[in-house]
Amino acid sequence: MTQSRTHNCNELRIENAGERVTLVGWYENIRRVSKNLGFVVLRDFYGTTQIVPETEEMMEKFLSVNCESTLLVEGVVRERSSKNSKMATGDIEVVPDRVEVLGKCIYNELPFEINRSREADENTRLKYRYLDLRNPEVKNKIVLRSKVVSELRSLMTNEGFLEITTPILTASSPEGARDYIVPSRKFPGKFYALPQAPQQFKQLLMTSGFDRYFQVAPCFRDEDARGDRTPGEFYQLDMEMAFASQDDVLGVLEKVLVPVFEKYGIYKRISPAPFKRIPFREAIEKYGTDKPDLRIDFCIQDATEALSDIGFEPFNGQSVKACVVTDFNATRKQIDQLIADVEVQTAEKTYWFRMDEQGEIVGGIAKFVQPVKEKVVAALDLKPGCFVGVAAGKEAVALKAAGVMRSKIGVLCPNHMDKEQYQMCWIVDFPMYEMGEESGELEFCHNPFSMPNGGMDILLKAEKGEVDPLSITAFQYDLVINGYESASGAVRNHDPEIMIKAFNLVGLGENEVKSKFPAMYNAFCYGAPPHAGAAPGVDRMIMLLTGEESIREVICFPMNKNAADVMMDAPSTVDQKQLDDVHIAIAMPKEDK
RNA sequence: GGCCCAGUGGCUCAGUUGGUUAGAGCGCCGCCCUGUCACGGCGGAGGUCACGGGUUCGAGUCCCGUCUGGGUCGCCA
Repeated sequence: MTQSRTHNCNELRIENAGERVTLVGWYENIRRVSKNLGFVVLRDFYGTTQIVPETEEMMEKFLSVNCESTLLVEGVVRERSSKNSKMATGDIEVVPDRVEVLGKCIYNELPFEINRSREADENTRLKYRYLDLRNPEVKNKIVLRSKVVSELRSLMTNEGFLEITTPILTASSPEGARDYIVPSRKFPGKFYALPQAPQQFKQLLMTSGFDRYFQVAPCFRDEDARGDRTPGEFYQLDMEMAFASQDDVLGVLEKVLVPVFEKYGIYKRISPAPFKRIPFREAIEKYGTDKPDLRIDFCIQDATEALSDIGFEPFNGQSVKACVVTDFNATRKQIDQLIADVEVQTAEKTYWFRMDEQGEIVGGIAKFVQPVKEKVVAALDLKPGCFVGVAAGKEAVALKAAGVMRSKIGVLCPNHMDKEQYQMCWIVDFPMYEMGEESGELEFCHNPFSMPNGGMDILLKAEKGEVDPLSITAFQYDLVINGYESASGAVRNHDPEIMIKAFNLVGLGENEVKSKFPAMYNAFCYGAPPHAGAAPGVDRMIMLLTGEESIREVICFPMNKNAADVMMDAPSTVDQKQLDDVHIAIAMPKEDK
């Protein structure tokens, strides 16, 4: 490159007419009008500018280069005779007198057209992600991500938090997700693990006396992907506060997240802080899930008394849960689709009936409901035009199916779901223990290191049989935004004695605590502050802010669903020498590779 | 790992109960066009219908298997 640009491609305006300028960028396209007139679009990070070759020589120069090559164009700015109001630089054009090819695109056909890359096959996009990212629509999500992360850092810093990085190569943790492991060269047969979260390190920082910590932390979990969950790695805004209560943590996060959603969200309406707090059990009863979408304006109703004994076999003796939808106007086809979708997602059959405009019970299981119409109408407060979706089974099963149905009805009925807003809530009071489905014995429900509500007292009572351990709740909380789990946190159990007692209830003892989390247990024996924290997911936050439904759209270089990087070809085989260095022998037969 | 859906020129897709030479738009190549901006017009090239097997006089279409991708359940303290 013999000279630098004088302006970027989004900079020139009518005031610049007459100036001599140098632009650089990608040769997006040419519209040929004659042998000696054409319109070239030059694109850089900032925008596009029209270049107008007006001589046969200049036209040939452009036509001899493939589109998507990078060019340097030197010329004079001129007011356009026909302006384009849709373009920031639409009042002007540049008449070139010198063109230099900076980087040749040797192909005259690309794997996909840049400006339509979002329509292309996803694996092809990921393989050529560097081309996909040339598309402004794609690139802008990454730009927004950068701005949001920068804003989060600044807001957290303003709240007195220090950003501290913690190790990436660490020890495997015995519970939780599957670890990514890294073989050790110096310790044959031993492995590092990539952290699933900086959980233990941040708690150790609290024990060291750091008062407020945060980190935009990479987290690694070897679990299968979902639409809202990348395989392999993701980022959290990890934070922890010493001498803090649940209220302190929720307060800080509300203070940090609301301005970010206000500034960067595609929806302008945001539920104001403080966000609604819903106890876990109430969420399950009313929404059938611990991540309810509060944009949907109705809750699940219990219809067990009204419907369980009407002689419809699937309801007999079961819990029956209903979604009652007023002013329902979806078609029969859409209802069938709804029932089918719920079955795909829950493996449960669900049922339905309607009260038509004349007040008659019709459709679906109407003939079973008809005889007890008055009772049902009273129990569910039915009105003409109502749709009733029904799920039955054991309490938990019926609630889950009704919850899935509720969220699908939201998508189906715009009159019951105003999508263009952010509805935040905290789910609080998660149960400390649950009955293991396979073991039939008491197990930790989530994080064994959360502080039980009631502390040592309640654990002692549970031990004596005075309190049902299943009724003990933990100071544990999730932030849910529009039905997405967006953050998760807890007041930690910082007291070794309470920790051991909590383990005792599930038949474990001091040795298990010590062996599973040695550093943390030892540290807490030297005087730990009560502390609490949380970790909002950064990727999901960007998804919500941009309105994207695929998390891969907000990650610069995502892996595909199978945790493969098709661009870098990872995972890949390594040299025998590398394997020897780390004392690894591959047992896999060659034909299985 | 289970279940559901899909795979047809470079890209996006159509292709009827199995029946001529598998089509369209975009892109690409050539020619024409002095104000385009999703430029326009004319012409052209480009296909192992994912792969393997089967049924049939005949398969893009039906059946079985495999692979790849997407969704979902399991999983994600």
